[in-house]
Amino acid sequence: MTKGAETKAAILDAAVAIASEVGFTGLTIGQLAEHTGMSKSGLFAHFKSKEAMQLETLERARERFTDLVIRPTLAAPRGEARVRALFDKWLEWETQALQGGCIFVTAATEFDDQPGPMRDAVLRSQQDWLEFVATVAGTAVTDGDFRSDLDTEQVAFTLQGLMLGYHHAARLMRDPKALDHTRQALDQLLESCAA
Amino acid sequence: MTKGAETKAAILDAAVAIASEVGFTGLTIGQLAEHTGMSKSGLFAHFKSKEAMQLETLERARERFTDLVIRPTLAAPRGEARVRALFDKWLEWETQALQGGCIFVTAATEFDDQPGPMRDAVLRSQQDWLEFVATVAGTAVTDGDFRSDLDTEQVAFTLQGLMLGYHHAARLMRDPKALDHTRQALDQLLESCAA
DNA sequence: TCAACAATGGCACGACCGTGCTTTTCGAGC
DNA sequence: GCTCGAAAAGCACGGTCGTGCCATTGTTGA
Repeated sequence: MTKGAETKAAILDAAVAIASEVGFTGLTIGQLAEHTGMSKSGLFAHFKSKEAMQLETLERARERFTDLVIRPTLAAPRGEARVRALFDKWLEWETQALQGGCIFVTAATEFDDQPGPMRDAVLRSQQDWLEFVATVAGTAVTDGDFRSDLDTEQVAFTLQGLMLGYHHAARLMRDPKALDHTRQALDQLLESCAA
Repeated sequence: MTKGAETKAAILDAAVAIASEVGFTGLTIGQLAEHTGMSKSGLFAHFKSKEAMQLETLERARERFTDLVIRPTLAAPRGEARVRALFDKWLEWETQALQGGCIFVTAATEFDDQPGPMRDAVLRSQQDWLEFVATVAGTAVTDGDFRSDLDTEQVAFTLQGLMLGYHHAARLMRDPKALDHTRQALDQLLESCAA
């Protein structure tokens, strides 16, 4: 990796961390420069615009998400075990990977009413994610853990709701019971899916 | 109502509408002035600071939420019917009251990592809301619609997850099936609560 | 080792931000 | 109808934003 690419990677890692706390709009070039010990113009030269920087930051977050959630999930045995692994890995991602919790939750509410390339990119990432969740639930159907008439899209939707609920309860409300409530809801959901 | 109070009310209504789309930080004094046809300083004179303006905007949103959701819910017959009314009224609030959807969802993710008076106020409003949801579920327990050993706090948590899920699916993803998925998940939840 | 080029910093710009101070306009009670 | 206080506007400020241009430093391949 050339020097420039190395610096850029470091910038993007910092950008992902900051954006998870203050959002992609709150992520300012000046603050990012200060945080990485660079000059504003030196940093800016790596991107042609702030929007490009935001898009690359989102892409970097997707890479990390793939490494920390997608891959480990696929490594788990197919079926209900894999669904549980998916949820566990997401919880680790939410609680440990970034200071501000899942960056996609932040991005989703930030851009849901703001047309443009960022909204499009966030939307794509969430579509991919929901499809992935449904597919994983599908392995549990195929393997006989879940009912054969199960609507995996519906399951993915409900799981997504649980994750959003956890983010809300843990992040904003700092509810110590957030994890318990989430796990109980998950158990109930999986039970209702069982063959 | 004196002239000043009238103007201020109009300002706050506009502020609520704008903040639901661009958030409370994105809500800028200049844009709000332009939107209401006032001068920046003339508008600013109604508040001592931007933070105070944000707090009053949030308070105005709470009032409207009380009128559009809380009161109608309490007007419904106790029990499961009231739980369903609560959810229906919230859905109306989410889809019709404001251009950008439920403003509290926006506020929650915006301030969950930003200590200060706004975070405190958003937190309080969400605590009140969750308590209210749990209490409404409690009427269904008392009236015998729901199991007597039901954990109403858990039910409130799950309902909150459904609402967040709907916001996500409808706002960001513009998923035409969002409503169907939500209603189905709600039915399933209520069924599991039934006595 | 040195030249070519990539990477970074310095500096300045126009725009908009939140916020004061001063002046003008307006509306309500005598 | 006048007066006086409230409401709104005018204007200016320091600061930060994103973004360009140009100089300087650092890296790398011949």
